[in-house]
Amino acid sequence: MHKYSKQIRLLLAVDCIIFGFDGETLKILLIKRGFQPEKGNWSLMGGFVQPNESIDQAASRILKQLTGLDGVYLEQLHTFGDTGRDPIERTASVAYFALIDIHQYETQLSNDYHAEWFPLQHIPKLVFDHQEMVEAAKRRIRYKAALHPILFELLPPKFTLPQLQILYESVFNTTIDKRNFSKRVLATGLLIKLNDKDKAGSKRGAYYYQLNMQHYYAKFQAFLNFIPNPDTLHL
Amino acid sequence: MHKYSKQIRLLLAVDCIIFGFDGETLKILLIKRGFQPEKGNWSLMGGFVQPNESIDQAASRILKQLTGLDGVYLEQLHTFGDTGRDPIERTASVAYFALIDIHQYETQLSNDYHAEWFPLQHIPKLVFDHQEMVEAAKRRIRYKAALHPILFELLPPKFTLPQLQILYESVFNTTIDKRNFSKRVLATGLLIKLNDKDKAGSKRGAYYYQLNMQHYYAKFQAFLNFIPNPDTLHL
DNA sequence: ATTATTAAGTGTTTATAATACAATAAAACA
DNA sequence: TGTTTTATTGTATTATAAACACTTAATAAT
Repeated sequence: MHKYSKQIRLLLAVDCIIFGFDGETLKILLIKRGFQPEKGNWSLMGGFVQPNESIDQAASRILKQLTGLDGVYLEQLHTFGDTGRDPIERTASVAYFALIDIHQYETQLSNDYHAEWFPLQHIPKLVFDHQEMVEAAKRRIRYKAALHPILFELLPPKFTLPQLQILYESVFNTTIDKRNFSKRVLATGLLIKLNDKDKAGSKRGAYYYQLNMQHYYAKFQAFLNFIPNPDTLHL
Repeated sequence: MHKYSKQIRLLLAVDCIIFGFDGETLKILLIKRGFQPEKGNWSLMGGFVQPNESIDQAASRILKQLTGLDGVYLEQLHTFGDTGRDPIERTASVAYFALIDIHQYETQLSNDYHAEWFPLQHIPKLVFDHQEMVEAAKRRIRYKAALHPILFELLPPKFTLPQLQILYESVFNTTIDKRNFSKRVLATGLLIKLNDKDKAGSKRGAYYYQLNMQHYYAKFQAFLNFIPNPDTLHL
């Protein structure tokens, strides 16, 4: 150990920006930090990378710790490593963003962490540079969602077109013509129409859809034809 | 110091994938690793993050060390942190990719590192997980170049349309109709036509262009209209 | 001087995709 | 039975992308 002499070692942390959608607005999950410094202040869920795990594994572990969820969409966002970002000791932090189905989120687990969902428009003051991480995550989810079908990760396995549209409108903070929306989304071939309806939102009821998972993986790079598959790209 | 007890500290490195364009093919700059382990094998240029610098600063420093260049395009790519990626001691590495004007590259500096340019199609076997880093960088430069005008960073301040087209064709490994290419590129308003010509490539000579830097920064997010500005995106 | 050679530069037509826009249908409830 | 509410569906127009070939400028050769 310590064969590269004269080099500093530092702490490596992981912080997760966890997105959820409650049917109306896009939210992120924050906790009250349980130890010093900044104990009791709002923070992203995080933790230190352990000796026996990769950074990706650390992120999965931390996400499961808070939400109880496995196998959710989790993507490395950016690594933050300014010298003074943690006042106690030099720590670099790899930020990940996660998209979860908010209905599968297990409240009882998070009681230990005093977790709360906050709408993107009303994020409280956060510890360290977590504000900056959240801003980067907001930019990334918009950017990525404009090109790839990631927003389905925020919905339950069965969802309706109106639900999907509200989600897109919420993420991009805009309104979309529903005729054009359904045309474009259905034209991707990613959705399978089911026979039952969701009667919660209206008297008539809206048909449920589910993802065609084969098409989903095949078309992940080319969703909405905003961009052809970068590996076969012709200008 | 060491106030977060019981946590491991580890080494944090930076590795740079440096792209250059010689007028014909896209290349990356590799060095012969100068110390153990894997001494003498081909490697990305890298180094450890120092106590007094941020990760971004470390990347700039390492890039300048090899190329002599300041203020070049440098973007954080991904952080690699599998437990066994460095056999000597646990090291996480933040990979950056850089785009430089190959003609400004100072050969004499790199003699110390035994650096060489390799075409993307003929990358030798690399140390550790550097192969994986290069693959990620290749995907990223294509993805980003399809949406944003980053490829200009690879050209000298004055360049011709044929040069630019060859660059795009090289990056995307395709051929482009020159009438459509010039129409699209000029329609962005990013280029200023100059009065002098480059006579090197043909008898007639091709007009030089340079970037309109104001438009460049303003339109960076919306180049080619592949994607509207994500911050004002309407679907 | 004329001709040949080479790469640069330029327009139009067609096809495809995006946008704007409103009436009808289904179910529940009064 | 009518009223209310939300889901569902189509067309006309506009904008963008793609396909396609000839002319021009400069040099080199005869």
